[in-house]
Amino acid sequence: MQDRTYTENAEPGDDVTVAGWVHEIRDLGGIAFLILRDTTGKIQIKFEKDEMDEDLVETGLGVSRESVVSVSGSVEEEPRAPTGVEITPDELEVISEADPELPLDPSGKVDADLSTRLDNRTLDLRKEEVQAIFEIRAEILRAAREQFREFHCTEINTPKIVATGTEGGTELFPITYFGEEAFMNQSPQLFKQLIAGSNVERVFEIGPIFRAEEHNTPRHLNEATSIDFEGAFCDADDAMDVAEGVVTAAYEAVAENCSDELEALGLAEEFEAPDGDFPRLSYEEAIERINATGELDEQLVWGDDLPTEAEKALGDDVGGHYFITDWPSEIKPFYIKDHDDDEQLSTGFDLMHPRMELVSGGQREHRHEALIEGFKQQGLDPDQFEYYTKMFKYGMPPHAGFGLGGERLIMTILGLDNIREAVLFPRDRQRLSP
RNA sequence: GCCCGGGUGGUGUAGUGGCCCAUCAUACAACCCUGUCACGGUUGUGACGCGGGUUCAAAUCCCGCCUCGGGCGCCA
Repeated sequence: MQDRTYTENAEPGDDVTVAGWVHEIRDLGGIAFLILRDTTGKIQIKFEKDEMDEDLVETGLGVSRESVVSVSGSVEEEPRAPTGVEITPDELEVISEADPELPLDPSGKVDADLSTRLDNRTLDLRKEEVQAIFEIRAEILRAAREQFREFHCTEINTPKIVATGTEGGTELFPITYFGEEAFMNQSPQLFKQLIAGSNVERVFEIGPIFRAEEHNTPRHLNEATSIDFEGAFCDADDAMDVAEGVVTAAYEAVAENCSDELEALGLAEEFEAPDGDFPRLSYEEAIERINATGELDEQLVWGDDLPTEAEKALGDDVGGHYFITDWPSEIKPFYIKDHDDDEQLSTGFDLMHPRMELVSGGQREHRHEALIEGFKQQGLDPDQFEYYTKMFKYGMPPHAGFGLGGERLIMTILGLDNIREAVLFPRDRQRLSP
């Protein structure tokens, strides 16, 4: 195995050993072909029945699809072969035989339901287009990290087991922590603020968040990847600049570095990175614009949250990414700061993709007294959050940040219909394994 | 959490009371075929989510459960 050659590197004239999965066997009678697949692609193995060792032919053509085999032989140029080269085998070893009855078809001739695919993710990932999603996911996360570094951010990791939630206890997964009640964290919100208030100033985190909401939609997960930013001495506009930069960088990285994967997904032709200058509509402008579309039965009034229908109408109208800024304070969390000259108006913003919300952010309340007041107004006991609030007594700069839904970013970049496509092993209301 | 629509061989489907001992594709088995590239051909194997009910007769209608998908709410 140490001398194994990847199929894409098998050059005519070489004697090689390739190893991988049996993608398909085509038996034409006197001649037969075994298509061997590895992580780099496929290569054809030729069997001429009358001219080759009988045992070799029997083993090679008797093996079931998706079995793991290793083949040694000479690579020859062959225009009639799918990749232009084929291997004439001297030796073939069946390393791991596959059950002939597969739970789904990795060659993709017959579709499988998402549920069947997720139950058999290993087989599902043998499909080129599924593998492409996760190669692109890796590239998106790499590009996001790089972009944050360019914005002088430090990557942090905050605890996922916590004593209290961000906004109360209702939508948290409770766990037992050495006999004490604890929760899976729904957001790194409070922790990232605590670090932004130190000399570190600018931080980002890419990590899991857990939400116990019993929704069942194509765009929600109970365990998701949150891409978070928090920066000291930043205001909402600064945070929006960062969000815009990260989202745009992700698109650009995919466009530049993932052409094979886009090809596999059938997106190579139409794929386009946005120009990175997303319109910033105030909440007030947004509801006016939604009302003007005439898509809604009832006109929105100031103070309403935007129903899904309204988001869709506005998304169609704008036709690309856009921000909604200056939301009514009442419908934004308490830790979002109000405008100094209008306490009805928050500095909260959302970044919207025409299909759904991607980002939620804002400038944070950094004044200790106002923060304590915010907890009380939200019906939360400030004492429970003392680990957090007390740091606001020792020099907390103004700061702003956001949370970006990692899977939603991947989903919208690739036009996936279901967010579960963007996660290897998604956790939803019904799915706890694999 | 509320509302809607589904669950048929390994996989994906057709089939709204008897005309269907369940259709088609693919997979699987056997045979034929010396250049396939979704190879082709012949034959064969294999299924009505679970439990109860209605009916002379149920995949099909009703009830409960499990499960999948979608919409809304909420969100990232």
